[in-house]
Formats: sequence, structure tokens, C-alpha cells
Amino acid sequence: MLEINSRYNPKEVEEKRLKLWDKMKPFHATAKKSPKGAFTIMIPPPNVTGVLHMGHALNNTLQDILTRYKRMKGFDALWMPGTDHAGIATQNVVEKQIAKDGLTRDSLGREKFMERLWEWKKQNGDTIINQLHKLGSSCDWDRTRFTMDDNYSEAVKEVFVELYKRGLIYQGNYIINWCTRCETALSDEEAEHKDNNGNLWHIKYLFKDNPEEFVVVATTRPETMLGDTAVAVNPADERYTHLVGKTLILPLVNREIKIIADDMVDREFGSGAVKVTPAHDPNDFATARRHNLEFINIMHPNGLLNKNAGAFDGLDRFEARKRIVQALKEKGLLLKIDSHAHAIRRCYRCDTVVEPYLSKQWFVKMKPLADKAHAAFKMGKPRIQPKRWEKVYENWLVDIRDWCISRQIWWGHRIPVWYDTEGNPFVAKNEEEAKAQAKAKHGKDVPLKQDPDVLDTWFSSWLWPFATLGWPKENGDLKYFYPTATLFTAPEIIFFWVARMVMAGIEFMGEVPFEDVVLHGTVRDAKGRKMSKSLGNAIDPLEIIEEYGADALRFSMILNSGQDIYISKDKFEIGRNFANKLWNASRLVMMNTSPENRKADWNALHVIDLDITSRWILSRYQVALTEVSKAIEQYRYSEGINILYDFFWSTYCDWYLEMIKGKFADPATQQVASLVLRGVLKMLHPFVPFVTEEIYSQFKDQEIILTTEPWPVVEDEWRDKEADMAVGALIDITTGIRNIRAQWNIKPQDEVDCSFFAPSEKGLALLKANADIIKKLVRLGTLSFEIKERSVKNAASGIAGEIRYFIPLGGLIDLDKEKIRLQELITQQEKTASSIDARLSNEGFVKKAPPDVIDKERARMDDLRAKNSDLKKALASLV
RNA sequence: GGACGGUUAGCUCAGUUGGUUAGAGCAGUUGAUUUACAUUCAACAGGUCGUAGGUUCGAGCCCUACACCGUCCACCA
Repeated sequence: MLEINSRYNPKEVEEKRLKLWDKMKPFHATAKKSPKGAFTIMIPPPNVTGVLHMGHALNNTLQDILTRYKRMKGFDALWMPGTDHAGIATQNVVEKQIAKDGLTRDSLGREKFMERLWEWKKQNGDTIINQLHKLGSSCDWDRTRFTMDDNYSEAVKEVFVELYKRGLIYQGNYIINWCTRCETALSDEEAEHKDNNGNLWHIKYLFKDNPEEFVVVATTRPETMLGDTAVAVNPADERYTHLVGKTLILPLVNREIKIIADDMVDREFGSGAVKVTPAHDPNDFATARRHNLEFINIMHPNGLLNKNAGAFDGLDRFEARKRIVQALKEKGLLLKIDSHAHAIRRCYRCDTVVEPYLSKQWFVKMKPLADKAHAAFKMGKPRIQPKRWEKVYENWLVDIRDWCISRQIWWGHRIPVWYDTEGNPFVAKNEEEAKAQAKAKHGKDVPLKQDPDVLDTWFSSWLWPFATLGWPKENGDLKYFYPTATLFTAPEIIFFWVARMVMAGIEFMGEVPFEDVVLHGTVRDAKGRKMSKSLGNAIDPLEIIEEYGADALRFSMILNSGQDIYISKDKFEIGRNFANKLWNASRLVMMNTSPENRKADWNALHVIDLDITSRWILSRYQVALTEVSKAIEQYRYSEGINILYDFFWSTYCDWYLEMIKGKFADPATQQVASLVLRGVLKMLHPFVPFVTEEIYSQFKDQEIILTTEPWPVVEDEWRDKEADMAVGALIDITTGIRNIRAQWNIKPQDEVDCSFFAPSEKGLALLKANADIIKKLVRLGTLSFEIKERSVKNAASGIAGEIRYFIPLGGLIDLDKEKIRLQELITQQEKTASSIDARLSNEGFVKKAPPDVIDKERARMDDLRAKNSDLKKALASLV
């Protein structure tokens, strides 16, 4: 195939490799197979909300690169795949879906609705796994997990019950973030702040005993006044101190409320007097508790006002706002309206304005968990890259607030709590245990009802690193593969997920679940906008795979990955072209080498037999290998692939292959060309697994699973300074001659008659006539010419073919310019050295400066002087 | 309001402790073809490194201020 097709066909090859991988299962990890130990990566489980997008493609490519690399390095590499049920998100999607048929979750009923959800999960979960698969992900597919698998649910229950026993889970009536559309509680993280241009309404509250006098309160949410039970002022505010304890009449409602004094009031804001609505504002809630105020809930869970709203009963909260403002205006109680920009919280799933709402929910007490995580972090666990996120992470741990974990939805893990008729909760892993507890309490069997609510999605996700390995059951895998090595994820979920996984890991496994956290950027379109369905700028990874191939997708993605990644469809051409280049270079080598030479190993090579070109490419190869390995270890994949791209395309193809084109008869050349190419294929394999494995197999005349082949070993003895310099000089000169040709304006049509490269009498004469100029441009050594009678197909590369044997050393330098430059540099450095010298002999400085500074300065001075002596030699050699 | 990041060629980005002439890819221009590859090759052109100061023999890199863009956090009604 390689020899026949001059165009790489990704579709055909990728299908073939996938089939083979499915059959051979090379990605299956077994505990204790390798002496090197385990290397584990847990996939951030994609939500079953939808199918994979480009962000996932990036995230999973990063994971795959490292997993494949470590596997080749000899580790028992496990990459655990799976999906997340994504509670509210998925439920919302399915609700929208059934809404098309005029159905709601209530009309369908819990059981039927759950069936629809499971259908959706089955369909999307499969699609996601299939997409991951097509991307070339080397996941251990047999271990695929879902956050609502039966045994995973066991882990969730175990954790809930255990935390309850440890006093870290409690139930309470608090102001929480309430989404009136989803009709569920949200955690603080799920209620996102978004800027909003609202108004600040200034309302007059009249005194009961003197309706001529009033207090002005300012509010951004006038409708909540219906639930006011006090007006608060700062106790130190002279304007109001004499009024504290007086009674006001709440407008529109005509309820009597008192003026109270509380420190929470900011004297500078608004009028300095603030209405207190305990049931609809977290601040007011706290104030009310301090002052034993009444809590008046004015709203139904769906955002419509309830009978406590009196005349406004049944209105939507925003409609009520309008009407109330209108009513106040009519009564002359609205003093003024200021425009006021401030942030309001919105539901992270449906963007509905979140209502602070008083309700009974379950919470996790976070402080003890966060303190442990913080202590671990101070020990460097986990490390976070890029480093700047460390502070963000740490701040969150320090400023932790309790986590509201109950959700009034159906899709998720049912809260493992049962209530008796009096409402006493029994926390247990199953109903039997709960019944037993209830019996113990009441002395007889009593009817129990399970909590209708489910747990926050993240309450299951935070167990992912160990629940996927079978916890709470002890087994060899859990011990062997936990903790994991690296977590690749997006910065958005550092609090939602990363921090909480650390807490759960410490609490239940006694160890932080991963060593490194690598936070990568967001995939955006060419204009820098986030890719989203609603904007219509999303690129479907499957479409790219179909058109350009998965290798091209991966290659281009990584090549473009800086902080955020700006991607447009044409970016994938470079990946496709690269795969094709790889294919064709391999064809060239394939067609010019014998099977034996192709398979030759390092020990078949003897440096004495090798010409300078071979020694050079082997040397460059070693450098590339060292650098690429280092880049991968340091998570600098973009740099790694750049090194490979440059080495393979520029060095190997454009120079090396062109140089050896006439020399393929030499067995050593065949061996070197093959050896280096095979090494390149191995190094590229983590990045572009399909094409590399296909070519590698054809090279070896057998099916090779490249993923289980060993990573190339750095052989330092093949570093060859002499060859590097010699060929480096040759390349300089060749490039120089190309430049000269351009400068002299030698057109290709002229070359037919008088070219250097297809020599004729005329060409030879031209070359000789200009020998002095060329010589002048060459530093160190003499350029000699010998024009061979040889037709050269490609003039550009022909230059290299012709003169390479005759240039021992040197480079292209303008002699005069070079002299001046060197002289300047020497002068400058001598100046520095002298100034340091002076400083070092200054007694005051020596006394004051710490010893390491003095050592450093002295070393710097010596270094400069040494460098200068080298430079002087170089200058002398030019003259 | 707080914290952080970015600003380098038309575009997307490298530039690791300050050190020779700031680099790539794409796009552009000009050329090449009995070719492994036109998904190719070569050459050219394109930069006051956001602005203003400072430290230094020397600054894209260090310091200060400012501007613009972006991200995260945040119970001022």
C-alpha cells in the first residue's frame, strides 16, 4: 500500500488500525505487569448531555499523548474512560426534548421520565465513547464507567453515609440559590455572577406615628419588599440612631415593621437604611437570625408570588416588580430610580436569574475537608500547571463555604435518607438499614419515605478517581492504580471538580488523587469566541476526522495549542499535509531500501563505516529525541510536536533525504535512513498514532502495535559535533549560494544555459569568475569548487548534492560586518568585566554583599573574560 | 470591588536563568517540476517586541506607572 499510493488515505488506515486495536486490546492495563509500575490517568468524564466537541478533542488528545508515551516508556499505563450523568444539565436537555411532544416531567411522572433519561444516556453515552474511540484514544475500553453505574452508586451512598457519621453532612434551612426554572437548589458554584444593568429604586417607608415623616430605603429587587420584616441601619450612623426601635409601615402591605441597628449595614451605600427581607436575601437572613425577626416567604418555587404577596399573589416575580414599582409611584412613595450596574447570579445551566430562597437542603461541611486539602497543597500535592492557577485554587480552599448537595430533580443519585411520618431522617445505605434505625428509635416498625431529591452531580464526580477502580471494595487494581498521575482538565471546573476530588481522595483514600493537574485552554473559533452550538461556530470533530483524519485533527490541535486555542477548519490542512509528507517520505525510503537494511538495528551500525551525512542525521536525531522526551515530560506538547515537525520535515526530508538520493546503493545509508525514520515514527506515535503505526508495520513487514513498542533510547555516543558542524556549514553555504543566485538575479531559464547545477562551459566560467566573492563570504577554511558533469533534477537541492563533499567547515558570514560586530562585542564585554572587577575590589561592597552574590559576580566576570578570549581568537582568524 | 493572565510580522504563536543579526507556521509575492510528496520545493518581502519611564556595559525578558483585551473570584441592598 505504501509503495502504491502516493497520497495518504487516513480514512482507510484509521479504520484498519481501530479494528486491529479493538481485536488486540493493547490498551488494556493489568496490574503489576511492568517493573516500572503504574501510570494512571482518569478521563474527565464527558457529560452525557450531548456529543463531544472540539474542547473534548483537545482534552483527550492531551491525555492520549501522555498515556501512549508512558506506555511506550514501559509503564502499566491505564487510561480510564467513562461518562458523567450531569444531573441538571441532562435533565434540562431531556425536558426540552419531551416538551416538543407537549410533555413535562410532571405530566410524564418520575418513572416514565427516568426511562426517557436512561434512553438518552444510552444513546449519547455510546456516541461519546465512539467518538473518543475514533479520535484514537488509547483508553482501557473494558473499564468504561458511568457515574450512575450500580457499583458507582454504592460508592456514592457509602460516602454520604460515612460523611454523615463523621458529622460532615447536615440538613438545614438556609437561603440557597434557587433556580425558578429548574426548580432546584444550586450550589454557589452553579450560580454564576453575571453583570447586569439594573436599577436602584429608592422607596419611602412612612412612620407609623407620623405619616409625614419617612425613611428611604434603596433596593435592586423591589418585589422582595413584600417580605420585609425590618429596616436596618448602622448603629454608628448619627442620621438614624434616634430612630432605632421606631415603627414603620411597610408600603403596599401595611404591615408594621421596626427599625433595627446592625453592623452589616454600609452607611455609604444608598440612603444608609436597608430593608430586611429574611426569606429572600442571605444577608438579611443572617440579620434576621441575630434579631429574631420573622421570615416571610413570598414566592412559590416556580418564581410566582404566593399568598403572602397579598394583592400580587400569582404574579411572576418580574411582573410583580413592575406592578409594585407602578403602585409605589402612584402612592408617591417612590423617591427616585437610579440606574445601577451590579452582578446578579444566574443558573449555570439555563441562565435563569437565581432567586435567593429559603429552603431545607442537605449540605456538606467543607471546612474540615478543605483544611486537609490545603495542608496537602502546601506539601505540593497536587502540583498545578500553569502555576498561576495555584493561587486561585488555594484561595478557594481558604475561603470555603458549605456545599449544598441536594437537588430537586430526578436524574441523579437519590439521597440515601428516609423519613418517618414526623420527618425524622434516617441516613442509611439502603431502606432495610433505615428501617432498622427507625425501629430502634420508635421501638416498632414505622412507615418510611425516601427523600425525593437527588444529589448534586459533583457529589458523584468527586469520587471518580477511586470509585471507578471499585471502591469501596478493596481490590488489587484500586491499590495499584491509585493515586493517578495527571489530571488534564479545563480551568472552569477547578472548584467544581478538581478541588473536591482532592478532598474526597484524602478523606476516603488517604491520598491526593493525582500528582499533577494540567489546566489547558479553551478551544475557540478564529475570532476568539467560544465554540457553541447557539453561535453556530462549532466545528464537529467527527467532521474533521472524516475529512482530514484523526491524526490531522490531533496534530493541528496540539500544534496550535498555546493558552487558548483558536481554530478554524483550514488549520487542519497542516495536519493532513504532515501525515501525507510522512507517508511519502516513507515511500521514498521504502522503495530504496532492502527489507534487511530496513529492519536494521542500532548495533548494525559502526561509526567508522558511516559518512558525514549519516553521522550528521544520527546526531540531529539524538538531539530531537532528547528534546521531545523532555517536552513531553514537562507537558509542553506543542513544543514537542514543533521539534518533531521541524526535525522530520526540514532536517530529515528537505536536507537529509535530498542529500542521500544518489547514495541509496550504500547499505549503511539504507540502514541509517530507515533507522532514523523508524525512530521518528515512534516519537510521533503519541501524537499521530494511526499513520505512524501503519507505516511502521509496513516497514517491518508485519503488524506492529506501536503503542506497546519501546520508546527510543537516547544514545549519547551518536552525538557528533564534527558532523554537526560540517554539514551545518554545508547547509549555510548552500543557502548562501541560493541567496547569491537570487541577488544576481539568475533566472531559472538562464540556468538552462549557464547554471552551476547543470554545468556547461558557460556555467563553469560564471562560477569561477565569482569564486572570490563566494570565498569572501566564507569564514574559516577555503571553499573549493569542482563542477561535476551530472544532471540534477531539482536545481535547488542539487546544490547540496554537488558541493557537499568539498566544504570542510565554515558558514556564511559577511567578513567586514563580522569583524566590526566581534570587536564591538569584545569591547562591551570587557567593559562589564572591568566594572565587576572594580566592584569586587571595593571594600564596602565586599563587606555588605552576601557571599553568594560575590561568588556569582566573580563567576560572571570569569565567564565574560573566558568568552572574550574565545572571541578574540575568532576575530584573529578572520583577519 | 479583588486577584490573575495577555499585548512580539497581516493572522496564530515560540522566544527556558538578561547576551551575537528577535524566530516558526499560515496568508502574501516571485520562481521551480522527466520529482517520494503541488497535501511538494526554493527564494523574497513583512517587526518602534502595547505606551511612557527606570535598572544595566547590554532589556522582548527585570522594576514602576498607564492603556487595551481576556479569565477567575465576590452576599454592598
